[in-house]
Amino acid sequence: MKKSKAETAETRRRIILTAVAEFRRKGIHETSIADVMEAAGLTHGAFYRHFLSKDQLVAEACSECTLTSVEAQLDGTSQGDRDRAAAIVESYLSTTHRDDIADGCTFAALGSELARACTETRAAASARVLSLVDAISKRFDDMPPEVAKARAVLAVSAMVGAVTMSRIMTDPDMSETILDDTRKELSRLMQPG
Amino acid sequence: MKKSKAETAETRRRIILTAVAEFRRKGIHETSIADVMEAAGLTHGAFYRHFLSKDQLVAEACSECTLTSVEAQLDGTSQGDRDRAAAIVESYLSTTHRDDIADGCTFAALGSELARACTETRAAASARVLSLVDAISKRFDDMPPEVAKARAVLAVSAMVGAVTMSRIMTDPDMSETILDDTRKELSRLMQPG
DNA sequence: TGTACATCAGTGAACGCGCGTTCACTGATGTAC
DNA sequence: TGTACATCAGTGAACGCGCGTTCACTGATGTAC
Repeated sequence: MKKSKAETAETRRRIILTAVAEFRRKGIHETSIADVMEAAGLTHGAFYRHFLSKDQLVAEACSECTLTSVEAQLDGTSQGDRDRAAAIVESYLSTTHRDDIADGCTFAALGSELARACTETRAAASARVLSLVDAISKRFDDMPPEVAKARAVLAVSAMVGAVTMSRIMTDPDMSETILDDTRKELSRLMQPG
Repeated sequence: MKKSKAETAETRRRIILTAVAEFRRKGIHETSIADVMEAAGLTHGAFYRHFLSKDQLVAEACSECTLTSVEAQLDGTSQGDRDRAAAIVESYLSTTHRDDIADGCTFAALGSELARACTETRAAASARVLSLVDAISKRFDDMPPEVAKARAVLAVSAMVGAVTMSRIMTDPDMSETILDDTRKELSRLMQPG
């Protein structure tokens, strides 16, 4: 069953991508290696041909796997692209994003678990928080950079908190209200400049 | 070793209080029954004299145990007590709260795990999100109720998201910046009325 | 009030199960000649 | 180009460990007389 180098790398990549999705859906600790491997179309034994341990997979999954349906929007966001930044906020606070936890934002899906992760994982996550803040702060390019950044931090905090809480709510109306109210208020904040 | 009814109830209560703190510190899944019982000064065997299962403890712990260092501030908040609402925001976004995860806000400590919890647990958590929103909305008692509520939802979302992310950051400065920026922006929002 | 028995919170050993991890084996592909 | 061997991704059984849960037992307190 020897595979070419390309095939092996592809399989490794598939395991990582599958793992992030499974982690987001069920939580890091609640997802077993067998779960990940099965979802990737393999048996658990092959895992250790690609990784030294589950810890290594967790770190790599949370670090490397950057693009999600939401974060993909960051692609091509150019300096001063204000509408783009506003669009990120809109789509982040949608019911589509709320309901698509496997492909959504890692901070909303795993926030409280990431806070307890190893330094390596948290460092990678930190960098991505900043890149999200940077993307949003372009909405406020007519303000002093410090003000623009502070406002972007508020927006990102609110986005992550709102989606997390909207997923906790048992009442569908309440869940949607949290998204709607947060979106409405952030839009207002992003409107005048 | 027969205990009086009062003693038994007290022990049960102690187990619940200990459990929430341990859950917040280490995560629900990462905390074993033996961990909780040891922290409560008992051996694991006694657990089933008080609860039917770990699931029951989780549900009760996330439901019943309401007061924390932050949430205790909600006590005595009277209608229209605007300074009180502002004080909640201030103290929620402090480094003290960030660093005291065991006694802090359950949403910030367990947000993404609560999103995957059973309906019973999520329903209890939902109610408490609303009570926090209500408390904050009193800051905006000079506005139409709908506007006040929307603004409070933004504030609560931002608070929960900011503390969660500040705990992920590996760089102490970045961690504090997230709290500071969010606090600054929310204060500004709460200032003019 | 005093005595005998029942109760049941707490103990610690034991159980089955699932998990992370290891390993002997397979067999298709890469490599050396 | 063809042949023989080496490699190593993948398989599935097996391992030890920790966890949730059970249980026989203890002994201090509650209860009945």
